[in-house]
Amino acid sequence: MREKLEKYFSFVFEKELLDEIVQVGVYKKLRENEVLVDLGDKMKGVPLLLEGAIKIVREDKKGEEILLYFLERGDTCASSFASAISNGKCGIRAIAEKESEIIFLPKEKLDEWLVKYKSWRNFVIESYNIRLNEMMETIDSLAFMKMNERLYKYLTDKAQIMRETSLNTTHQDIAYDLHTSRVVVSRLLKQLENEGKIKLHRNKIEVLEF
Amino acid sequence: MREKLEKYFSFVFEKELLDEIVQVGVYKKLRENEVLVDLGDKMKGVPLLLEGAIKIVREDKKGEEILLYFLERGDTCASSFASAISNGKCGIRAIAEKESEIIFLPKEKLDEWLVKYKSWRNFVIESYNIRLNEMMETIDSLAFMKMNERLYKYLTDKAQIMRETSLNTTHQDIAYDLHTSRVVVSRLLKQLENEGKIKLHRNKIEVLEF
DNA sequence: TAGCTTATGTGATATTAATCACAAAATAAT
DNA sequence: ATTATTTTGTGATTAATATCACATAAGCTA
Repeated sequence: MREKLEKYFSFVFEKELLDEIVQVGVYKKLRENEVLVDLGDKMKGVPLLLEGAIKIVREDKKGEEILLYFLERGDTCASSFASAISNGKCGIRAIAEKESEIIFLPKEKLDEWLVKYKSWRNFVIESYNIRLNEMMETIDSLAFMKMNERLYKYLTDKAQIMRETSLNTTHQDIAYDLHTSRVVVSRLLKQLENEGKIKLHRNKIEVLEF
Repeated sequence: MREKLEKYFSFVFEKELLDEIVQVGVYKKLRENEVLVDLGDKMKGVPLLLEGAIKIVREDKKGEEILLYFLERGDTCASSFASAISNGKCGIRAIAEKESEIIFLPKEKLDEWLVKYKSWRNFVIESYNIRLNEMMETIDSLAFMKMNERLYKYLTDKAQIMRETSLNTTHQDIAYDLHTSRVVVSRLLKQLENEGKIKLHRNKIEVLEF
């Protein structure tokens, strides 16, 4: 744990803070598709992502979904931070897109560290900032882009996050993430294939251009 | 200034912090439609909103706009907080929807206060939290609602924020905020009027139901 | 009051996306 | 190998929204 923690966080956190994290943090391995946070959960801490990729999804009353953004190593979940500190509920769902490793930080420490460590304050503010910007990007996509553009952005973003140009996914899964229908996704994917940007297989999509 | 500050913030901030704010904060009055923050600005501090209403808008490269959310008294702009602390650029535009009063807090103090005052830490985290939730609401609207619902939500939200059931606005202005066309807004407004939810006048819309 | 400017109303048409209905192919299960 | 299940492909239809092209109305200005 210490090893991986240092790999991604030694330039972010002070040595004393790293020590504390090793002491109180709880290491956890997530298997693919494991739900880390669910709608309405009250968080008892925040996760630091050491390895892997986590998908953050919003769901409305009718059970309709939309992807908000992905987390990758070095990230944390700003939404659960707020939920943990204020004892409020979390408005999102977090699902491991692939096998991932996290360190769970107990909420008792979160405020204490804000006082003690400048690096922690920076990290928290920076995390919120990144998340706000991701949300804005999502809003940009929804407001300004058409479905074919959103789809292509989704595929390239996901390839980046997964560090893999070959994505194992179905058209239906994509439709859930983009909140549209499978038929629409299939047709637009075929279009992208004709434009030479991707290559389609069953349960698999290769992203050719970036 | 002290008076208004105490009115909305005495239950939020510790007395010592209120004292400091009075000392270093810069009071400013904004006239209607004044631009407080513009795209790409580097913030030298953060505004506390004492009175009025401020519209936060996102703009893409092509100059197309969409409303993100409104700020009301007691709020602060989380986006400029991050920008101020990290010396980064602000991705939004903030415009006074009506005459407003703010206190501008210099960025030098922001981090210092995180260490000194628990109430400040709470306020900052809480502000980020509120803003993340507003962004999620915006995403919900864009992803899950049709234009007529978005329009009605816009009108009722705005009436709330402005503390006024009678809104002085044109169809074109609304179209900009919702990122659609004036024609569409006019037609849907007429529909809402027929449903008895609003009453239309030139340059004015009365919201009848909430 | 006549002319100008801004705001609103409305038909016609085009585009995008949603929905239905079913066929065909690939894979998994028995 | 046969059957069942999952995934993908595709035509037809409908609904929502965007766009164009004017008409009308309301308020301002000279």
